[in-house]
This record gives sequence, structure tokens and C-alpha cells, in this order.
Amino acid sequence: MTGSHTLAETEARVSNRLSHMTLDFEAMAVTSNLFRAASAVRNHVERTVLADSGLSWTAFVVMWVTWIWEPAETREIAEEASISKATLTGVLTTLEKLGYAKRSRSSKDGRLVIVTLQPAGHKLMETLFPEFNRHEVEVVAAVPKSQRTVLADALRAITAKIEG
Amino acid sequence: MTGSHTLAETEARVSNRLSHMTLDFEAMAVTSNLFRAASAVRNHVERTVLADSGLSWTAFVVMWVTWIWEPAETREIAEEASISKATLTGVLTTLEKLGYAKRSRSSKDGRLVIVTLQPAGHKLMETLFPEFNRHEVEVVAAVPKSQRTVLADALRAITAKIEG
DNA sequence: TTGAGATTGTTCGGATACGAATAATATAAA
DNA sequence: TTTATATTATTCGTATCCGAACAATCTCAA
Repeated sequence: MTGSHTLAETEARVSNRLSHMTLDFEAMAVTSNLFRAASAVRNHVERTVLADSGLSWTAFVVMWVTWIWEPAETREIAEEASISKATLTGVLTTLEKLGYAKRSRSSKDGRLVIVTLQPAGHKLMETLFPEFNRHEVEVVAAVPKSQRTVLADALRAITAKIEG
Repeated sequence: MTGSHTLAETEARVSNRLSHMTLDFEAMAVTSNLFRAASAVRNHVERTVLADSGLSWTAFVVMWVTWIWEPAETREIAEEASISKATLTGVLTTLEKLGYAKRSRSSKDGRLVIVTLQPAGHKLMETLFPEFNRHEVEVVAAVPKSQRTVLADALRAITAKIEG
């Protein structure tokens, strides 16, 4: 949320609006930066790495989870991708239309749907994922190596705190 | 992306898929945790703090930016909220429908649209934002105080690296 | 003054995104 | 066996979300 304005300027404005209240600007900064970073990474990757493949960020994540765990159950994919089952239904329809993935009923449990990748899906991921990882390396290069573990652990702690 | 599976398990699976390639698992972990954390915070806040108000996360951010900077130009709001102008058009329509915000033409430049909050919008933010900040404090409490500055700086560095 | 080029917000088309309701299937107890 | 309960993926309605195309407006050089 601190786009063209400086942090101090934003804090001064907020203080004016809520001068009678006690606010935690450190917590504000963490949340704000968390979303700006996630948004920036996502948009950048979608416009560079993923642009040619026609995959959205979410579609790529679903492809990745399926690729690693196939045959994968949809409930498992939704959990790993941090999206709802309803959203996954739509994304899988897109991926089937593109010829990258395929749905099938579980023979063990008729309620479950099993997802596997098509040959075109495997081929795509074998070139797309290394490229994706190279961009991840570039992004993380912005953080001093000595602080990367702290960063990853802090983010994991936040997720655990909420979901736990 | 590391939901029910352990990090080591995921890495082993990935290694199997790409045993012939060199991958940076540290970078993968940072990106993955970044998105899991952002998604968890967003969903949690939408289901608790924002649920009663009928605001989505994005609608709240737009309200917040407008509240701090009003009268605010739409291009400025879109930039601060990290959304496209097209998305902002839809969100503003929603906020006007709810009676929280109002659009008006700039008298200086006929291309610009100026946004201000309605009285109901001010009233909402005065109670909603402190509550929002309290949840931010709870979330950040998952990270040791000594590491919070490192976390915020690292996230800011990532955003700057991409957008710079 | 005028007209080409730039900037802005909106519209359009299509793809997420989610909660609630639903249909199909499985599981448990009676 | 039957029936109530639970679990699953899908459908539905609605709200983002974005890129591209568009119309309105501004700028500035000719």
C-alpha cells in the first residue's frame, strides 16, 4: 500500500485520521509489504514466465501440485494450492480445455475425482518449472542470503499461526 | 504449496521429477511461503473482520487508500492498492452501491475521476480499521519481535527488486 | 488553430474466486 | 438391510481481476 508515497508520509496521514487511537505501525508495515510483494511477484511471473503458456498463476500452481503428486485427488490439490474446491473445478475445466490435464473418477471411492497430466502437460512443466524457478531465484536475490531463512521461517510462522 | 505434506517430502518429489536439473529449493520455499501467508491472512481477515461489512479484501484496501488520501484520483488508488484500473472500476461501482464512496469528475482535468468517502464510509473505517489493525498485530505476533524489521525489509526489497 | 499523439476511465470478454445449495457416494448405527 | 449422517465435486450467483479495445480529454508542436 506504500506505492508512490513514503512510509513516513502514510503514517502521518493515518495518524491524522486516528490520532486518538493507538496503532501498531510495525504490524501494518508487515501486512502491507506482504501483499505488495506477493502481488508484485505474481503479476511479474504472469507477464513473463507464464504469458506464452496461457496459464494464470493459479492454473500454474494447480499444474505444479498435480505434476508433483499425480495421480492427485482434487481435495488434495485445492488444499495445496490454497484455493477452494469451487475454484479448482473451474481451473480444471480450463486445464482440460487446454489439453494439459485430465479428470477421472476414483475406482475406490466414487465421490473422489483424480487428476493426472496429459503428455502436453508433462512437456510444458519440464520446461516451464525450471524457468519459473530461475525467476524465483532472481526475486529472492533481493534479500541477503543470511536473511532468507529468517524470511521463510517468519512467513511459515504467520501461516501456521492463522491456520493452526 | 506445502499444505499437508512436509517440505522434505515435497523436495524429494520435485527432485524425482527434475533429477537432471539444478534447482534452488530455498527460493522455492520463500515464494511458496510468501503466497501461503498472504492467502491465509487475506482469507482469515475476510471471514472475521470484514465479514459483517460486506467488504472484500480489495474493497477494504480501496476504502483505506481513499480514506487516507481523499480526495484521491483513481489512478493513484489503483497504484496504491496494486490492482488494475479495470478492476478498480468494478470495485468502485460496488462501493458506490453500498453507499461508502462517491465518484466525481475533476474540474482541472476532465479525464480524471476523483473519489471521496461518504459519511457512512467514514463511519465504517473509523471502527473497521482499528479492528483490522488488531488482527494485524495478532498475525505479526507469530514472528519474534527481533525479526519483524528483517521481515518487513525483506518483503519491501522483493517488491522493489521487481518493480524497480 | 489544428491535428497527431498521449493519457485516463470505462467497457468488454474471459478466467478466477468463494459461499451456499445440490446431487452422488460412502459410512455408520440400528 | 435400512436409514441417518458425513463427505465429495459440481453448480449457481455474485464479485473480483486483468488485458485489450474504446471514447473522452488533454498536450503540444506545426
